[in-house]
Amino acid sequence: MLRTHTCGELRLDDIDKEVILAGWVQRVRNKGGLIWVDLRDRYGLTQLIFEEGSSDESLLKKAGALGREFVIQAKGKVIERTSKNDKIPTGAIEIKTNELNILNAAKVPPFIIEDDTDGGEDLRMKYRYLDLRRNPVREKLQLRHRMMQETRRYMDGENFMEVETPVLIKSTPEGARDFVVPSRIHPGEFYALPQSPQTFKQLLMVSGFDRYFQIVKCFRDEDLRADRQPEFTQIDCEMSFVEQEDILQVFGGLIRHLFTAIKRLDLGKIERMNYEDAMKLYGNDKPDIRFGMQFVELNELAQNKGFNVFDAAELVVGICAKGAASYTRKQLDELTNWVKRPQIGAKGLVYVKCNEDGSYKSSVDKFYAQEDLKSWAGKAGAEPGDLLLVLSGEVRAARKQLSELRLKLGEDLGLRDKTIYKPLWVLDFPLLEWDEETNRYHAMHHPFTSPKREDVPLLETDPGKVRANAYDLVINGVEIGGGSIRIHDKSTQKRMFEHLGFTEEEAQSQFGFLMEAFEYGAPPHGGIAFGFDRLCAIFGGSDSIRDYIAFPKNNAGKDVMIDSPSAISQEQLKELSIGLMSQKN
RNA sequence: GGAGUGGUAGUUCAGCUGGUUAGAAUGCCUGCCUGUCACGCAGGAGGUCGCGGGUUCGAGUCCCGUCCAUUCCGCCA
Repeated sequence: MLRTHTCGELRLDDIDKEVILAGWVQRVRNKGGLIWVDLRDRYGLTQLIFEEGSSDESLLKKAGALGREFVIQAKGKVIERTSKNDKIPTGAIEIKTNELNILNAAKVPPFIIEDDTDGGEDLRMKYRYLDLRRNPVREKLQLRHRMMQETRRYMDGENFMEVETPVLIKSTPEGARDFVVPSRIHPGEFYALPQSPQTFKQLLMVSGFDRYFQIVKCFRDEDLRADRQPEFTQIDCEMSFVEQEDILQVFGGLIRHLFTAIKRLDLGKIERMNYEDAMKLYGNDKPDIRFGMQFVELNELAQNKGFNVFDAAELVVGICAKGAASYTRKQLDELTNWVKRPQIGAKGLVYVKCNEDGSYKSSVDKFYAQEDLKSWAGKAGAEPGDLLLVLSGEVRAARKQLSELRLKLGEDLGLRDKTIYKPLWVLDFPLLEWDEETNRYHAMHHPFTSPKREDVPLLETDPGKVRANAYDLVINGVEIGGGSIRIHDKSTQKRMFEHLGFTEEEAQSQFGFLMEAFEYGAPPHGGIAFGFDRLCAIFGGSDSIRDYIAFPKNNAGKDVMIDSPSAISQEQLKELSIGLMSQKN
């Protein structure tokens, strides 16, 4: 037997037991006649002791020669410590070791395997298997494991069936870029990896499975971010005979269950907001509602007073930062420079300080009287001590810029508390979005989303105004999931493809199988998919999803540990009938 | 595709306006140490300053290019 106990379980109750432990050497503390070895495994840390006089000479020498991360086995007796360590659960005992076996020696690791490592991101990724030995990283993956189990528990309890769908499927031009896999048997033809199991789960509804879910890998060949990986995991769900309200209930329930089970937190009722309000009040379709700072539109109050910038603007919009009137000129200049950065793209920033004495100090006070500024403050609900920040421009741009500023101020003012969770359903998304580049509409969610019944006539007259039966779940400003009630009849689906600029042939060749399926008794259905990695990161209080993935890709989509992607041999290329346009130089 | 930031010891970083032999901490090695647990003390080894070019009497430092990492914009139905 290699071990009788783990390194995390022995306590005072186990005194005098003869035990065998195995694990990694965390650290050797050699005090001369007394040597301690911290032995670590996934479950914890247990101290081994070797003592001059009572331990065998050769054993003492062997213990002293141990290095970091050696894999060892130690046999001995559990004894009570003379001086206890109350920082660790096993701190009251130690193992008086009488036999020590080195199961595998180890090179000195390139960074320290401790909670606060000295290793940089790059190095940790290259030696990810060592990084995973560290508590904080392992705990994040344990959290992921528990989230996965709880998700399955809830879904199973709600009568959902987990069904696996294929990974080698077909490329379609809508949406993100596909990852593509060449077919050997069919030269010149390619599989695509799924961006989501969308059509398959709809077909499962046609098959009568009624309630389906799958925790599934999806793939998108787009540039990466801290919260975006080329392969990521979704909780993919679909239900039959449902309306939007049913979906919100069932999956609001899933989120509440996860918060209760994992964080012992009762979320209560999940708030709802329609897309239009989200854009108007927060400039964003995934508002962080942990703090207020809602937008106030100031066109009526601010225009036609002689300030050309505002007069020419489609929208003059501001926010009120509570207690920020004390910002110095320097801080305000910094904020101005911040919104003028190319990533934000604002032309400038107007501020109004609401002074404690009731007066107003503004960057534009040569255009506006105190009365004007007072009316702005009044509309924004600003009180003495508050700071008004105002942007202007085209509606979309100004809202987007102010949204970024709002989030930054929320951060700066400490309003984005990571221990508070404010989920929000965002409802009534537009069905279609005008795409300047291709000069046509494209589906905001995806082409299988159904329009709201009352808006259907608008499809012919003003397609951009049509609202969809689509919904997103947002937590603390992070989009966690989204879905829709689908189209389930062939004629509507066909018309949708027309509106999206598909020719009949394109629609038929890409999605003919789905439309045909709709002719054989497709039930009304709808669903949702959650970004599982993001959900884990939210629960763990991180902005980055990388540490919630065992072996993530770096910013350039590479796995630096296994060095992928990488070139393949001429033989492989030939077998796949692939010629490269240019060799790597 | 674009912008910002960074690249100096195994590792994390400092290195001013260009000027002597490039430093600190930690890790590593050696020795001492019987209650440590971030052990302590003494000593030691360890560097092509990412790479290429340029300016200069002289470049870690300035300039150009390039590579890598990272964050963001575009992109992500």
